[in-house]
Amino acid sequence: MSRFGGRVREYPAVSIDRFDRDNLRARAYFLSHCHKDHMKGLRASALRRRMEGSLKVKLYCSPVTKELLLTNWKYKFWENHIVSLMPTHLFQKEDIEVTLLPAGHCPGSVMFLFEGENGTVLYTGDFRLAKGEAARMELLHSGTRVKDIQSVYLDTTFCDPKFYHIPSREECLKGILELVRSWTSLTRNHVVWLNCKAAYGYEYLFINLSEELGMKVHMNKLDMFRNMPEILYHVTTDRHTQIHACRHPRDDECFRWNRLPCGITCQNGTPLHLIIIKPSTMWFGERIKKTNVIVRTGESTYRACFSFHSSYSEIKDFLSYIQPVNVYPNVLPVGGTEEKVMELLKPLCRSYRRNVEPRYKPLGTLKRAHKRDLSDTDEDDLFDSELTSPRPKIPKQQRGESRPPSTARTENAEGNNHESTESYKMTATDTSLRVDFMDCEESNDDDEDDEEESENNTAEVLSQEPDATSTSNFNGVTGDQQESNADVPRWDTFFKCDRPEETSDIEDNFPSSADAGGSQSLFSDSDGVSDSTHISSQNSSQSTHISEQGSQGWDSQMDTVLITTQERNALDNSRGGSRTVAVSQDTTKYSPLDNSPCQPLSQNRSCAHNVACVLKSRDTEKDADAGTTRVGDGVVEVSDNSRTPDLELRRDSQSSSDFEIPLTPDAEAPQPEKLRCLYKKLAAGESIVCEKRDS
DNA sequence: GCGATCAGGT
DNA sequence: CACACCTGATCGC
Repeated sequence: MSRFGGRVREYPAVSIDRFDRDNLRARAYFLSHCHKDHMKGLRASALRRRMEGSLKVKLYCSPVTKELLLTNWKYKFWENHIVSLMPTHLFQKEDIEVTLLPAGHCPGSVMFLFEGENGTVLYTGDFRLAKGEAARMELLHSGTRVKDIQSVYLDTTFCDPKFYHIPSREECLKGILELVRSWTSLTRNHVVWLNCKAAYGYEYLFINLSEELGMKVHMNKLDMFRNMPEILYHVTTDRHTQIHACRHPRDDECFRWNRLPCGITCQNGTPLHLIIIKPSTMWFGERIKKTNVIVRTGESTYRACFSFHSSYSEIKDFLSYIQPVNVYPNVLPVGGTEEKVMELLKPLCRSYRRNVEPRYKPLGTLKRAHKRDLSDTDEDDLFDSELTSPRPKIPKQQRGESRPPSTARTENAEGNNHESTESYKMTATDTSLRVDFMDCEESNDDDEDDEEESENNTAEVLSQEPDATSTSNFNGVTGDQQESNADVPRWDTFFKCDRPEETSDIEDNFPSSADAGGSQSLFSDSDGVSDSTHISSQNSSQSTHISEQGSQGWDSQMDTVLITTQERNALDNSRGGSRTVAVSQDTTKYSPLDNSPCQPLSQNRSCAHNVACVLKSRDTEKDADAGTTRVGDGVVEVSDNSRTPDLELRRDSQSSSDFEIPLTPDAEAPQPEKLRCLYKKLAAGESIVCEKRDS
């Protein structure tokens, strides 16, 4: 839960995700997403009075967040004070430009990037981004480089090594899908209840199940989705469906005698056969033994892996790509302390990594303005010593060197996926759903249990060599990988500081962990793809059998993932879409999933083709600002998240990798020889042509 | 009566 | 384990 106080040190005149106390005096408000713990004070009468007496003070959020917020009558009074597009020139004196970035947490969730005279500040809100996704966000980049970010206010919910790995969305979806499929295909009276916490964030799961299984998901209310067709299409208030996500104040009691929260117990006179699936976070320590995403917890109850927040390794990947000067945790992880979190995060920040003496001085005025009761972080330390004047730019060559493109393997080992799909078996003739789920309670434990764990582990797991896993996980990210990769060619041995700009950019922007060799990133079909709108939750199930494919290369996914000609056409069409809309259009239909897990890709659909995308944007320049909104001259450029949706386009133009963009190059670790060859080519300025793999 | 806060539950 | 959220008790205005 967020304990962010509402204000960032650099721009104390704006309040984000907190609306009480000192925040009542803010000159602008920002809401990252529509979860209650980020809305504290948002309906308080004090703030309401202030808003009603002011024409200037506004609340800025994504269009989807606005829609969800205003669905609740308690927040209706905000209606005329919400700007669902991002303004620049917020204030006359302080010139702050704000950019929305997809956060992948729930529909409408965004991160806010503030750029102004006190430096660039990224507030992540809550987020879940897979490895490498930051590298694919065009809006985090300036030209071809990641922006020079002073401070990151970070979602540290799972910032603890014990949450090292959380199965990807795709894996989780797949597991849930297969379980639901197996059960609901028995008879029409076999129904599933998804025991979801009352919160936005499961929509892409519903959509996926509905699409794959051809049955809509029952919910209590749909009005919040009334302008979100791609969700609305897959949910229903008709109780006669086999998938339920409805709720009841005491829904746990409903399950005696197969009663659903919505009240039904039978269909056509036949009693229902009910299973309960409870989405909940499962995590695995660094030395992964198994990644079952489904655990049977009782006769007819299951727990399914599901996380709205990035795992520790995902946080590390994100932060080490951003490399801010400062980082401030928004959340205290379970059982963790501020100091502990900072110990983990600081090594990922720039000053630490570069051994640069922090020669910056606090800004006295800000210091005075900063109230002590904003108890979000250890201000004594951070604020005084680290609030810095704009630091000198670091040459990109330096920054890039810690990220050699292809040395990494991710920990998302093929064995895990394989195991997760194999770990349960069902026999359609057996209505008790004989499932051979493996209990994975202990796999959530820390590393110290590993030995014991592996003894108890009877399932077949393609476990990795622990050492290899642990040392290779952050290769290419931390810059500390020399030992473990001594035999892998390093980019900088081929290319020195005087290398041409273009090639250096390639390195700089390589996804830090998705750098699966040249082929996927250099996939030649990426031209213009980054312009298109779309999302992708829908296809995740068609996706990538990470373990079954020989490679995680994008190209090979394109071959195996179900993208039909029709879909390709749709994809092509979608490229032509305009980026610019008028302010007044924000009332119609939204693309909630643009902000949902998949959205990162919609902003950079070519994320998977990162390099090509980067080069392209470099050529055109226009892409650099694409998601930034400017208000004041009547025309507003909007980020992708407010585009008018096109259901079919969206669905079709997605590839499965949108959930978890190719973050498992480990399926086929880059061969040193191949790398060497690639580097040589790049260094020589030769173009790299992507070859399709025949897997 | 309302809202904030906390404890306790799912 | 966790999250996000609800309910109910208590307190202050």
